[in-house]
Amino acid sequence: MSDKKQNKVDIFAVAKRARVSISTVSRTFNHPELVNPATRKKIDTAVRKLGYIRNRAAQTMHGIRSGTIGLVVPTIDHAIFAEVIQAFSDSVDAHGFTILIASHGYDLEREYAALRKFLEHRVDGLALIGEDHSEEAYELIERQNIPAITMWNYNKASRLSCVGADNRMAGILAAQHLVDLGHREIGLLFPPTQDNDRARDRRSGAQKILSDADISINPHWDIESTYSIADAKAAALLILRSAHRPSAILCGNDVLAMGVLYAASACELNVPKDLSVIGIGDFKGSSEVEPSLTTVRLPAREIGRLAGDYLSRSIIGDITENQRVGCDIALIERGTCKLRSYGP
Amino acid sequence: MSDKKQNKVDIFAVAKRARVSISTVSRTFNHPELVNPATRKKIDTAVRKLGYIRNRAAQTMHGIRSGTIGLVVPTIDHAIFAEVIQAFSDSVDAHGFTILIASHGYDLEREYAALRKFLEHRVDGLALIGEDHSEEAYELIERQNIPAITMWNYNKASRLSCVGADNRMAGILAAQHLVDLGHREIGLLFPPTQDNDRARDRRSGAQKILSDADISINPHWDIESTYSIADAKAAALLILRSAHRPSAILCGNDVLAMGVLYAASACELNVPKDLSVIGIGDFKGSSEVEPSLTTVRLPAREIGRLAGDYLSRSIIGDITENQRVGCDIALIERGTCKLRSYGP
DNA sequence: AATAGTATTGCAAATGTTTTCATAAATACT
DNA sequence: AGTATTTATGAAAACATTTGCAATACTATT
Repeated sequence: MSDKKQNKVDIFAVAKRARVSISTVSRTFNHPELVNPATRKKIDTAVRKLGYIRNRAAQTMHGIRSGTIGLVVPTIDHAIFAEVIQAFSDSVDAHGFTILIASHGYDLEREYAALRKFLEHRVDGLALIGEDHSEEAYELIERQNIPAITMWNYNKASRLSCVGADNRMAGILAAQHLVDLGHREIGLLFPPTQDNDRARDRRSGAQKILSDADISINPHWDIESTYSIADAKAAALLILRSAHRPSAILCGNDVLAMGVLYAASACELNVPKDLSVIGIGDFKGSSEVEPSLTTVRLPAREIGRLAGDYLSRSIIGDITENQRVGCDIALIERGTCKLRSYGP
Repeated sequence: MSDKKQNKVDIFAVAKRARVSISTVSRTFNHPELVNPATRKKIDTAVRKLGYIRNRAAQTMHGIRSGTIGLVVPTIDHAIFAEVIQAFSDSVDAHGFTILIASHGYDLEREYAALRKFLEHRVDGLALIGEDHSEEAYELIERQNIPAITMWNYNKASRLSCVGADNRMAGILAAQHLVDLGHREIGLLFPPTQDNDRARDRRSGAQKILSDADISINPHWDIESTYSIADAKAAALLILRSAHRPSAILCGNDVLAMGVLYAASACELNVPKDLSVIGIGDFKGSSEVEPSLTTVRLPAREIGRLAGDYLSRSIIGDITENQRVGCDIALIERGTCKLRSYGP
């Protein structure tokens, strides 16, 4: 009965039990060097006995940072974002921040709503994917006094800080590789490009190269698919089963390329003999598939890590200027592309 | 100059601009029906003009819910968890909650630390993966007065509420299928089972069936790999390249199975003619790979959705009792397993 | 016109902390 | 021993809200 327990384990309860004032308790947490080791021990025991857990909400009200970072992504359930999120999370975690996460399913209205919610929680920083956001969202972010960063895109004139890669160049590298190998009958498999600057840039880069090489895309070979292996496979099957098929397919990312690989397999087409396939991304698993996937590497983990690090430091105050970091990308030649042989 | 802007957009600023008291502003948000529509409009205009955003930290201090849910997973960057996280996120989002997320990389100390952090933020609920947690973590959770749930595991005597599947049964179904097909030389590819009850249960289920069928596992065929296609492929290669190889490999999950498929391909072994492969999970893409993967389906999205829904309702107060939900699992026969033919 | 009731608003206390300032106790210096 | 420092602690204000209660203004009823 001496334990009136459960009821309100706040700083007062701790102070009472340790027979000190709440100021001293608070100090033990925030400036332990200012309190007598003996007192500290008493307080520590009380904290332990009561199972006291500090209330960050109360701390946040003092202008103290909330220790949270808001991260909004189109979707979590996608190889590529999962990898960035993980790296970003590890990186900010090392600085002691906790992540608030939300996904919007490529709906910019929902993205805006998520941002607002995060701001109500007084996040210390914001991270987003790509450059396509509603004007409202941009203005909302700019009105706040907290750092924000976008990942995946790199653009030296970006409105917010960014850590990413030049997606247009990725498209260029992929297309150039196919052209260099002599392909002229090329299929394009991309996701919907609305509100997705990454896909749009890749596509436009690829198209530039192709048109420069005087290659026109057969409209039947220019297809769209969501970021899903199943969809991509189905879409690719449509092309591959038609009488006249391309000698190579350029894919907006590696997931789509995997779909094409499986589709080729289903049609008993040999990759790369009968069909060359190139992806963009170099996801986990792309180098293990047989034949291994030729692709343009985008350093997902590096982007997540750098962005997390940059954002954390901006919050802490280590960094004050905006920053635009472009990560290196590179063509990774593996097993799914070969020289176009013009046979009989 | 009339705009002293930027400085402190709090409820006072709004009240001042709308020429009302802060009580009225607060009420407009929380009990709009109690305030005169005309006043409401004035306040609304002020809010808009100033770009005021409510401070949830301050609200939380009044015993009002924080509107957040803490989710701790072993890793985000893994097909299976990504899927659960997405479903869970969508589900709690529909109830208006925001997710705090952390990953611990299968380190239970880090898990405990993440839980503590979440509690400092006064999350309204907690979600974890599986049953393996430190005693400290369990006690910490039980001491709080908030609902908690574990996902992926189902056990009618679980210490916390759970929504999941019977992993032991998954192992049983997979092993039984191989046995039914006449396989007796079976390889096992599992992740490390320490602190991973899901893997452990699957494995023990499989072993039970095999020993019941008087099948002993060649120790060289009993291997471990992390949840990575690359690792799994490398591990499988070791078995497949040895003089004497099994006729079937049972994998702890589909990612590992994909690794085996690629390894077989690299060895020019035909699946299922030369080697049968079975996974557990039925991840996205498992039905698209060629040949399509035979596996035991665990309903990841359903688990995430149900868990999110249950947790949200428990927070709101719709549900008060603990709950243990077992989702159905099923053997999905596809293309990677066939009858063992005992040839010459 | 007076009264009762209702709708609307404001005051002030409460929420769980941190921090500034003041005070008390202990130690060092002459 | 007396003063000056240093160390350790507590009291109270501040943070941005919500809410119970009281006060005011308005409407309806007689």
